[in-house]
Amino acid sequence: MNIPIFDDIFDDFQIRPSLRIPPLQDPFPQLSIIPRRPSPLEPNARVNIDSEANKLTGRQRALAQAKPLGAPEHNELEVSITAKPTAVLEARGTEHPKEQSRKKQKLYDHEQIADFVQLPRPQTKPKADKPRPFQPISVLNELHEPPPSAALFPPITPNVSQEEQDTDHAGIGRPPNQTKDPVRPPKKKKKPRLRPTASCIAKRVYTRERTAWTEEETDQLVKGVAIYGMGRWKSILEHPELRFREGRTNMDLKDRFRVVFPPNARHKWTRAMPEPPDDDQEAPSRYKSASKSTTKKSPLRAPKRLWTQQEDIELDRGFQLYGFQWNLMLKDPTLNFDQRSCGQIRDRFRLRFPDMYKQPESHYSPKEKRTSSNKKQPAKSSTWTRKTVDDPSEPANEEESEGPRDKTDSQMVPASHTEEEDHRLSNSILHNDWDWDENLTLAPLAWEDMATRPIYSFD
DNA sequence: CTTAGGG
DNA sequence: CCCTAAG
Repeated sequence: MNIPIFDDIFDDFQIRPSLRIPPLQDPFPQLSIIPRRPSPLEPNARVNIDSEANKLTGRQRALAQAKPLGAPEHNELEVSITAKPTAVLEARGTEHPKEQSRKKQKLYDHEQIADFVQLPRPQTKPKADKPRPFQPISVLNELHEPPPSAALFPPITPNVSQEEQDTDHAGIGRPPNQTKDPVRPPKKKKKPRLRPTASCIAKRVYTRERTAWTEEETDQLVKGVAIYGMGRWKSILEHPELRFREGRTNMDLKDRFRVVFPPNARHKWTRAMPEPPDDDQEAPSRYKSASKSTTKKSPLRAPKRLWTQQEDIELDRGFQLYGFQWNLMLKDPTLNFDQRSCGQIRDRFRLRFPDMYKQPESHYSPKEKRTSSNKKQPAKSSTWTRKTVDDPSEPANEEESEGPRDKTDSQMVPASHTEEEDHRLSNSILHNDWDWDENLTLAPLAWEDMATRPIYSFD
């Protein structure tokens, strides 16, 4: 540690020659310490430097001496800017309080007296990495003045053509069987629009125009949920036979579904019998209307996904593999139960085979082949023979395992899951033509019931 | 790019 | 309807 180093440093910092006193200690460990100096506004700003001197390092002492107290006219440290510089401002001519901080900074930058140590200014963060699309202009409108950025906005007229409102009111203008709609706008923010009312008292400025969900469009959404299940909003939106309003996004579907079926009230989605149609009565809206304030509590329809025939086949296969351990079926990726829950699987099974729950001691030995009465025969009909009940020890999961695990007939062949089958099923949902096997698929939950009358409602 | 969740 | 973290 040789002295010339400090000389160089002082040269770099343009220290006055009189201050070129090599400190007794390495100053750099103290660089982060801001020398404590009394505020210039304090009544007795003068401090006894000598008494303080002992505690100061060389550099700190230099700072204290070089800068007369109460005269913060140097561009010294960033902290001096944040501190209230009233005294200084008054000395220079009063500025408007709002301008203080900015003005002051400017003054110091301009003066650049800088016969003193200039510490590097702390880097200011970029702060806002992405500017918001619009500034909060609402508060500026009280005086009926256009916002500063008014020219950036489109005119304040309603920009929805009447034709657009009438003909395609539910967005059903797209011809069916159109593969992968090419008409969907590529970007949602290509043309920002304002609501007509947004000009005066805008609580919030939307970049898109709000379009109310009609019941018809909501119908499409519910159908989509019946096909894909909740959460696959993009798939629902792009389904070739489900039509939504122009500009509708998958997030809109998600939001709409959340409105119609509040997730925190799932337990209220109770089964309800269809109401007798009132004559001359306009059909009461089944969904919560976003546009009308006439929010009569309207019955909800089941958003639950129907059990498809294919799912029942998988359930059969899952039972062969895991018995009553529904959670294991759920985890088995080959069974494609990822959209289901343990309880749903169990309920479905119990619903299809109530006998197994009636005589738990005898378990089951359904020798009888379940035959389809009218429609299609399932790919695999189940014939079970109870082999052993040996291991009652591991009920793999709480209440889910309601019975002992059973081994199954080894000759049963798992059904394969094909896209064809899926397509056929979704088609039947769309066309209210549920080709259900009454032995395999729960009849009361056929799509026709779901589509035409409410079966779930709030109490 | 898509979804879930909060606002 | 908007925004964003999360994957």
